[in-house]
Amino acid sequence: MVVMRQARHPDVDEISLIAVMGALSDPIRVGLARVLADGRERSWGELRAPVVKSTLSHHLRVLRDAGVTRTRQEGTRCFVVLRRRDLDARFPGLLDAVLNAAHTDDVGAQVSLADGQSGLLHG
Amino acid sequence: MVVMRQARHPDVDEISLIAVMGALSDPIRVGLARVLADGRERSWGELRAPVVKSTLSHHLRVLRDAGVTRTRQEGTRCFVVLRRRDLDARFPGLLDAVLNAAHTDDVGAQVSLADGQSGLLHG
DNA sequence: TTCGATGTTCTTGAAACGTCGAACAAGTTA
DNA sequence: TAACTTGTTCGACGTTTCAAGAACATCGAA
Repeated sequence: MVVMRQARHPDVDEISLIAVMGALSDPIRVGLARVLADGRERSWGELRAPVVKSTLSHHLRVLRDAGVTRTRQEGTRCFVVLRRRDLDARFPGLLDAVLNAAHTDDVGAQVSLADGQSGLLHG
Repeated sequence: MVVMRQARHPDVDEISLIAVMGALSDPIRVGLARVLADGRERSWGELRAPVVKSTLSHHLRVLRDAGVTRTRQEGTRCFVVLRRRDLDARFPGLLDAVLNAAHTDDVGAQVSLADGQSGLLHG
């Protein structure tokens, strides 16, 4: 039985500008992108956002469907990573411009990483 | 009597990233931005989009409210211009990245200028 | 003043969006 | 097997958005 309906990620050349812009027009999703901006893969659990899990799941799905992130499943948990290379290849400069702008205004600051999980952690 | 409720344009530092991203996540509005990309001021009437005038008015309002364009009134007609300098100052690289991406995919091609009005014209 | 041209606003309806809570599915652990 | 964990899906709700048509406001011309 196929697992939790393995999400379909758009192919690089299927990534749509409108979809990406739409995905990055919500503060929480911009916050998620910022948290993932260092290129590190993060687990669901590390992500702290002021919404319940189903809503977070929704936002992560929008990002995934738009081609902004990639989700990987390992056992019972998921890992997300920014598709920086793909986005840069498709729309040069766009992601950086958005991330810089978000940093400038501190957009999406409500999203963060779980305490102490800024990279290393809890064995 | 104040005219057609002169639209309020956000101040440069009031321009919100989320609003700009939202404004540019619609094909018609991206098309409008592309048409205005050369920096020339255009009159309402020059803009050709596959929607009725009230809808076009709506889209231009969204762009204006977000700070993407500036509207000027002259007599009975309006002129729009891209706020390129302001946007570049506030979010460096963002507008260019979006316009380039839009060009690559030909997003917003449904929007154009009225015949023969590609720059010079009618007396 | 009456018309016509140009845009805005209002109203209405359909679709999309963000949010939550509850139910579900799959893997892990006891 | 029975919990528990993790994440998805679904239904519901209210808000926002897009679209069109009709009414209105302003200006210029007759």
